[in-house]
Amino acid sequence: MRSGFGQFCPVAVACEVFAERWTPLILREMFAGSMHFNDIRRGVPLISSALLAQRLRSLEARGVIVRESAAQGRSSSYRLTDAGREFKPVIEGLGAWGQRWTVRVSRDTLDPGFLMWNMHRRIDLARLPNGRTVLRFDYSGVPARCRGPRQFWLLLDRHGCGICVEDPGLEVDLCIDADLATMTSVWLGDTPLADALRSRKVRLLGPRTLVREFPAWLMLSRFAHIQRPASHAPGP
Amino acid sequence: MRSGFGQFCPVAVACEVFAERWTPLILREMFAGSMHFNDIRRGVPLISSALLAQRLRSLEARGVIVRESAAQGRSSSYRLTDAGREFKPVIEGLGAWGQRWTVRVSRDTLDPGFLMWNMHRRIDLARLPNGRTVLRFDYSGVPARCRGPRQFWLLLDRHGCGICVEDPGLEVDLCIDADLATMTSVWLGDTPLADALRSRKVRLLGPRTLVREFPAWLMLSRFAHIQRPASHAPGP
DNA sequence: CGGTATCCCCCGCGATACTG
DNA sequence: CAGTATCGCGGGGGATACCG
Repeated sequence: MRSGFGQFCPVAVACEVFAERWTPLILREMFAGSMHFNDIRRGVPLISSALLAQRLRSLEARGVIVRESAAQGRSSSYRLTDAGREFKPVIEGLGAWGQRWTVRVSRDTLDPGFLMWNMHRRIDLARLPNGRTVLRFDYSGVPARCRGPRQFWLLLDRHGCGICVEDPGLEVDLCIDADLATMTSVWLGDTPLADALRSRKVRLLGPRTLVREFPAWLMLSRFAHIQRPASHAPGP
Repeated sequence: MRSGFGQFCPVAVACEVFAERWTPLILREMFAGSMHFNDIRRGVPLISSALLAQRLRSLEARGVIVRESAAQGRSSSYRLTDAGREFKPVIEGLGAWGQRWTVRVSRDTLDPGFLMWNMHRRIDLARLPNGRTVLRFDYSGVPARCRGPRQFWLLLDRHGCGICVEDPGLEVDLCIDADLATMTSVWLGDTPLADALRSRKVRLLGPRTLVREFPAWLMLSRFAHIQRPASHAPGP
């Protein structure tokens, strides 16, 4: 199969750059802030290493990203160019469509590691208490398919949010005990967190102050606020 | 390769529907007004019949289009659903990106039939003279690869525009003699029609009135008016 | 960490022919 | 016109191992 479409139409040419398998997800990940190879992989865990490298090379060749080798290390980083940044409306349009017209939570898409990787970038740091706050998430209802851990620590302070997959040995301030499907649904905006707490599918264990404040820290998915069409609303 | 991406992210789920090979072009064609199988094929000439049928079935199954079988004929038609129509901003975003950041006219993308198929939908019918106007386009500089004809008739009146590939036997009111690459560049907004006329790479043969009015009838590509970034402007 | 190198399978897709 | 049926291939990409 010839790779291109053989058309001068701007949509066709853009598709040759943008619409290859995995590429929109790689760009989504870079818009979310990832700049390093393995950070991108955490956001697109099912892509193989070889293929990610190939896609990044292709995007670089087409002027969508630039690769910058760190001065004296093996660490290199990738940034969107001006051209790459202009794919943002396309990614946002796709996300809005997916939010409005699809069911996303299913056995095949649940993944606690992926959920946490997304969540850790959507903590409203400005609302945190002073000093460090340590959260632990314990997930139940994780599909057997999922390889990784089902327990995660978030280390929060005003300057950032670190994610740990092994016990960092710090005192945990607040523990979130959650059914994975429910928490994913909350993240996507399909279930209000208050409902999930009321039904006890998500439980917050810790000091009252933190329990009360937690919902305000946790910003949801960038698309969570987009409303479904009335004709397609989820049942109660 | 598993077809999906295994992610609950709305972007990923939307990509499973939208970002398959050929699918964005099929939708572009439907947004441009095509509703029948072979009309869509004229806008996506390199897709095979079998694959187009498969893609249409897939889009129908995902609720993006509906297929309506005509009451008593073999003719069926396809329409975008509400969900399908909401891909419009995505297509437009891709087209805008392609317009701003790519070179589209090359030996591999030139195609007089495809150009005419697009052009015939972008004639400003309201500006036409009364009655019927017959145009004939004669293309030179057509790559050997192109199979079809290099001469086309447009039959214009206030109610529509018909495209013919064989001599309809009507008197031609205006003949457009054009280098294909130049006309394509004009269509895409990269070359002003006035420049192409001045350099005589496009020539209009007919009564003065029609010659003067023609540029006003010919609307260009929907993306032609989108400006390139200053850093990426085409040379003079 | 940040990738390459290889192998090899499988299926997406193009080509062609055919049908109501 | 509007597709279906069938076949065969090419290369995309998954798996695995390896390297600086």
